[in-house]
Amino acid sequence: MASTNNGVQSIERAIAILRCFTEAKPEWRVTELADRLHLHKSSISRILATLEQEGLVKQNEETGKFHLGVGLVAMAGVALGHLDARRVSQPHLNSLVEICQETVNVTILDGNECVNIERVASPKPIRYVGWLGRRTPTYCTAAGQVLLAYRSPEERQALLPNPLVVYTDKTVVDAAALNHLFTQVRQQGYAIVHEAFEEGFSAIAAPVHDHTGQVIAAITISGPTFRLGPGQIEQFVPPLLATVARISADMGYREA
Amino acid sequence: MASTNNGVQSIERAIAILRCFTEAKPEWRVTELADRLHLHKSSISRILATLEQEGLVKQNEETGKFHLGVGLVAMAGVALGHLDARRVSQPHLNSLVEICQETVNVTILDGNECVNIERVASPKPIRYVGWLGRRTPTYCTAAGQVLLAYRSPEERQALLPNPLVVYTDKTVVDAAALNHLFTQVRQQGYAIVHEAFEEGFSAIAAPVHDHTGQVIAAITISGPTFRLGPGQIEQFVPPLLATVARISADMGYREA
DNA sequence: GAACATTGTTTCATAATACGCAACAGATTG
DNA sequence: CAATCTGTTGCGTATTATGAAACAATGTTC
Repeated sequence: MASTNNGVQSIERAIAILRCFTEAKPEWRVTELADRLHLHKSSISRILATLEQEGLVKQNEETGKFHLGVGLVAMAGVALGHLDARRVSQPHLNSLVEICQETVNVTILDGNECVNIERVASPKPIRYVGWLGRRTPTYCTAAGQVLLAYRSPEERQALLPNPLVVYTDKTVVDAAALNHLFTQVRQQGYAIVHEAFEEGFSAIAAPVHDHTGQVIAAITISGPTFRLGPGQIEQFVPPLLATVARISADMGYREA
Repeated sequence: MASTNNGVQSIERAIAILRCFTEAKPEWRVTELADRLHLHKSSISRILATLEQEGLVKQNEETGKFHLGVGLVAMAGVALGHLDARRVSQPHLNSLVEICQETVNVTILDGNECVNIERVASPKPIRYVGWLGRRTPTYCTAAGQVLLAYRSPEERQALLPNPLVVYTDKTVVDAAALNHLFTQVRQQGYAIVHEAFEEGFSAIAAPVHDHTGQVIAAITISGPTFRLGPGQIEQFVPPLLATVARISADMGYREA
C-alpha cells in the first residue's frame, strides 16, 4: 500500500478501509480487509477500533464482521446540504414523480463517476437501484451520458475509464458509437438508456445548467424496462425537459 | 486534544475535523479549525489535504474555505443500505405522505442523539428541517421521546444529556414532567411535540418494533405548527399508527 | 500605495506515534 | 480433540506525523 501522494498515511489507510464497504460487499472481517489492502491485521484491527469508537463503522458482535456506521450518515447530511444542485432541485421533484410515477434522481459527477445526491422514490413497488450515494459509471448510464455530453472532447476523454467495462450486451464501448450518442444527447436535450448498465432497467435523463451555462447535474427518471421500454419512456420527455428547464432557471441559467 | 482512548490519533484528528462541519457552520478555514481543535495549522492543512485528495472535503478555491465533499455521500449510501429499519420502512412511507401531505422521517438512536435515516418530503412548500443525516436531541423531539419512552429508566437516564438544554420556551427539562411525558407516550403509542425544539415546528412520532419487541426506530410526521398545531395534528394518529404497525409486522414484530 | 495582518502551504528536524511481530483467548472446522 | 481461524493486545522501534519556521499570496488598514 505505497502512497504516491504526500498525504497522512494512517488517514489514507482509514479511508481505504471505509472504501472497501460497498453495496456488493457491505460487511468485512479484519483478515479480509488485511488481505485486500495488504496491511497487517493488527493495523486493520486498530484502525477499525478507532473508526468504531467514532461511529463510522460498527462491528456485529455475533459474527465479528464490520459494516459502515450511522456516523457517516450524519456527516453526509451536511455534505448534501451544501450541494446547490440538490437544494434547488428538491422543490421540483415531487411533481415530476407525480407525473411519471417512477423514481427520480439528481446525479452529479464526482471524479469520473456519477453519484446520486437525491432520490424521490416511485410509489410503485420495484427493486430499488438508484439509491442515494450510489456511484455508477458515466458512459453507460443516462445521467452519465448527459453529464459527459456537454463537456469538451478532451474533458470527455479524460473522464472515460480505460478500458471501458462491458456490463450487459447493450453496453456501448465503441468510441465512434459513443460520440454519436453524445451528439444525439446534445441535439435532443436528453439521453435514453435501456439496459446498458443493468439488465431490466431503463432511464431517461436531462441536464441542469447553472448560471454560467455549465451542466452541473442530471435529472433522471428510471425504472424497470418492462414499464419504461422503447416506445414507453418517450412519454416522459416533455415533463422531464420542463422540470430541468425550471430547475436550471432557478439556478440562474439563461438560455442563449 | 488529548485522546483518552487508545485510538489512532491522526485518524481521530481527521474525524474531529470532519465533525466540525455542521449545518450551522458548513465551511471552515484552516486557521479556524486549528483554533477550534487546538492543533497547529500545519497539521490541519495536511490532514485536510489528505481528506481532499480522497474526496471527503473540498476547498473553495476562491475563498480558501473547506466544506465536506461528495465522497462522504457515497459511503453514507452504503451505510444507509445496511439499516434494516430504513429498508423495511421505505415501501410504506409514500402512502403515509399521500395521506398526510407532510414530510415523513425514519429516525433512529445513535449514541444519545437521534439521526434521520430516511425522509420523504412533503409536496407542500416549506422550509425543510428533517433532512437526511440530521442529528437532533432526544428529549425535546417527537421521535426522540418515542425512542426513549420504551427504554428502562436506567437506560433513559444514561441517554439524557446533563444538563438538558432549553431550546424554546416550550422545552420541557423537568425530570418529573419528562417522565410523565414518557409514560404518556407508552400509553398512547405516540408522541406529539409542538415547538419544544424549534419554534414554529410540530411533529408526531410512533415506534417501530423489531422481532424481539425492541423499539428500533420512530416514524415521524412533521411540519409547520400553523398546519400541524394542537387540534390538527391528531388527525394523523390513525394513519401513523397503522403505518408503524405494518412496518413493525414486516420487521417480524408480534404484538403480545 | 506601503505597511501590516492573515491565510494556507511547504520544508525540516525530531519526537511521538503507528507499525508489524508475537502472543493470546475464543470460536470454528474436520 | 487438534488444527485452524479470528480479532485483540502488548511491546520495542523504526517510521511517520508533528510543530515550528519560512514562504508566497491575498486581504486590510491608514
